[in-house]
Amino acid sequence: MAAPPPGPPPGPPPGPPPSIPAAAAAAASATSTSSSFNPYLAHHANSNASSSSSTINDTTANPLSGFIPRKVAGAQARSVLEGNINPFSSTGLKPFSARYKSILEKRKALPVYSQMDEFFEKFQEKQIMVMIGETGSGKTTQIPQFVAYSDLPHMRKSVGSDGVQAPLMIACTQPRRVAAMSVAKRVAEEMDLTLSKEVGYTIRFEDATERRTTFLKYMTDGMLLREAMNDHTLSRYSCIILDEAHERTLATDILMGLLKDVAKRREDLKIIVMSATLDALKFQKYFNDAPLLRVPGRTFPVETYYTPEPEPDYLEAAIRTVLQIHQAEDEGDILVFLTGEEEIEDACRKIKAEADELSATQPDLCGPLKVVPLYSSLPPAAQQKIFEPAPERLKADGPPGRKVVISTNIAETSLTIDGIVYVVDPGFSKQKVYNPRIRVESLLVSPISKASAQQRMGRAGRTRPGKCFRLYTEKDFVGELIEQTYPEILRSNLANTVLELKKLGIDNLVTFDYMDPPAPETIMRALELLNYLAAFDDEGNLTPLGEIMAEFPLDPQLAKMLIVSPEFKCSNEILTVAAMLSVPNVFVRPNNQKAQADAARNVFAHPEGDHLTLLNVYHAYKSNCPDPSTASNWCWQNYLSYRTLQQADNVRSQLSRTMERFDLDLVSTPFESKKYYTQIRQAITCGFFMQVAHKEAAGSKGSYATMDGQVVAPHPSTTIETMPQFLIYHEFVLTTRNFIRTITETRPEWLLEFAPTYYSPDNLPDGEVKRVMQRLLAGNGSGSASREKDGKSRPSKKVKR
DNA sequence: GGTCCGAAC
Repeated sequence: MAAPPPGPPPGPPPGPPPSIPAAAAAAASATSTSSSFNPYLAHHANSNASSSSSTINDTTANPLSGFIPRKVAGAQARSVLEGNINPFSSTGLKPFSARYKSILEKRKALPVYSQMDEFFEKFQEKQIMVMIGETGSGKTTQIPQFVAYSDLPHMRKSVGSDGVQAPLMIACTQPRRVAAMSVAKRVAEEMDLTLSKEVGYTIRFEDATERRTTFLKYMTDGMLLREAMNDHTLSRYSCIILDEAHERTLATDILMGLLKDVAKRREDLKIIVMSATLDALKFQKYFNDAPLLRVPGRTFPVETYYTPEPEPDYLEAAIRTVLQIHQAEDEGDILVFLTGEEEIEDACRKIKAEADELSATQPDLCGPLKVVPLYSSLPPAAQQKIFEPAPERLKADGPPGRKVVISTNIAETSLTIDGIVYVVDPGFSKQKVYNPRIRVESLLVSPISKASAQQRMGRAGRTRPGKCFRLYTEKDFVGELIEQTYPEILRSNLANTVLELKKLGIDNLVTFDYMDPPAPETIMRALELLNYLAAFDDEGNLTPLGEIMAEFPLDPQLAKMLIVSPEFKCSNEILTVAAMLSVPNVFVRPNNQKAQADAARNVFAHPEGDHLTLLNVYHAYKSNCPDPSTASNWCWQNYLSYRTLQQADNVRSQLSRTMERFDLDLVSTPFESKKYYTQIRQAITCGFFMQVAHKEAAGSKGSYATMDGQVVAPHPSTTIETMPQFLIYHEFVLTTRNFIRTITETRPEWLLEFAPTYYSPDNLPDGEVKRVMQRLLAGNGSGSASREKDGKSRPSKKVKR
């Protein structure tokens, strides 16, 4: 998937471009201005061009003359690719540069290039095709270019609702932003075109495309899904290529179902599903027995070793294996897969200590060892360390130095480290699991799949032959590991997905053609939540509120909270809360400075809730960091992550643009007002009334129960001082105990007012909450239920439902 | 009194 490194620097600049014969230019423009391209006229364009003027020099005529869209043969395409004139430039025909030609030589060596003829046959034969291309096949960079030669997207125009004519595009989706960006850059170079002009990319926060000229667009799968919400037939595209489909991200799975459906309504739309695994049959079958093209990869062989007996402690075994490799194996770096940050830091310390000891006591046997941790929350500078070279040998004839990278499965797909020769695979990773019965998503250390084990193994053979040490028995590999990791759609809470599907125009969510249908209970839980939030009516149709909710890149609860916030005169503040809840934890807590870090956090602490603490943090950041040059220092001194706060800022401005798009006012209540924090808590309650925990009457201090009856404790990181009767929680975390994290005080009368159906005693099970609501309805509020700290009555306005 | 696998909008 990763693009090969760019070729040598460009040669001498090309001479001035040849003049483009008027007739050829006219022929090109004649086709490009017609609103629908007529393939049967394409050859006329050609004959006109060559017959109308005898002075035309054939080498400068449009090389695509005579091409009939989707009736292009490999030989035709090759003659242009390997010719002299670039037919894809938006500013007219141009000669190919010397650099183009030098890159072309490398492209011709890619396995996929030699299968061009076969590709064109299969692509043109049916509407949908499946492609299996293993690592190094060149599929991600080459296939979209091949499609361009068949589809001629730059000569076929689609007319937008605003009347603007634009190329009928080719899209290639990627699960990750960096991939979309870097591949687009590479392909622009390969095609001798300008990035963000003819070839571009679209990812969240960045659109490097130009409406009138971009004909090939790399994008994240999530972005294409967003586009589909407002253009159900994806009318701007002639061909959609889903890349890395084997990863089975939520977005890819939804897109596959959607495209299968759209294909029926748009016979002109071509679809290519590209995957790296051998599980082609499943994709072929799902897409109505689509034709298959299989392209070999280009990697080196990797020898695999299993342990003879199961290892009781995989962490200890991994450390032991690394030290053994270091002592016994030839030069070459090591990659170890572990499950999480803490485990990785622990392993790094232990390996470092042992390796230092070894190279000190046996300097003739063991060279220096550099141990590098790798996980996503590491700052970018620390992540860069994985690319540093192995340490030098201590003396000229001594044993070589070695680098060992201890990583989460970020190194399985997202990051490629060159020079890895040895892989240590204990066979575990943290995976998300969802329990719809109690509506809880949690992370669980679980055995990996065979596909994942193969992927890890492959990391050892990217630059030369390697070895893979599996810390489990061959019998377990064959008999115990599942073939493929369960797709995300089977492991997630689908509230957001169900809302998206409705917005995509899918009527029946249960009969939707999923490649792997989620548990009906998961869908029911999502429908139930969306109905309580008033995003769906009782018939399961999207309400006007739901339409708007779907437009926010947020979970439904957060979207609801944000949309109602103007009614509580606190939308500016709720925007901040939503943004802060959408990024990773901002509080930095180094292992050796926990007390200082906690003290720093307490400066921002708000006694009524962690959401309000997050708001304080953001406000402090904004008022103390007007100057970006000092911002990172201020953050560091306050034990806050500068990178995360920048992300929050970015998310916040995106959300505020969406607010403006729907005429939702951005308003605040004066900070001095007693209602300032109260209204914020009320708006939060409107979104999260189903995530409420109430103090157990007979329970010990700090014991709460959720509305589903789960016994939970406030997470120790909370800044809440007293233990109020009712709490909103943002997250349920299942670790050593059941914790609720990021909690804020709410009040029963708010719950009854803003969620009257959910909190109607008729709908509540017998228990403390029901009794509290009954007392409130009888106008006989007692105890803390009737306490009103600000002495004011409830807001006069009722939240729209 | 304890932590976020990874990715995305």
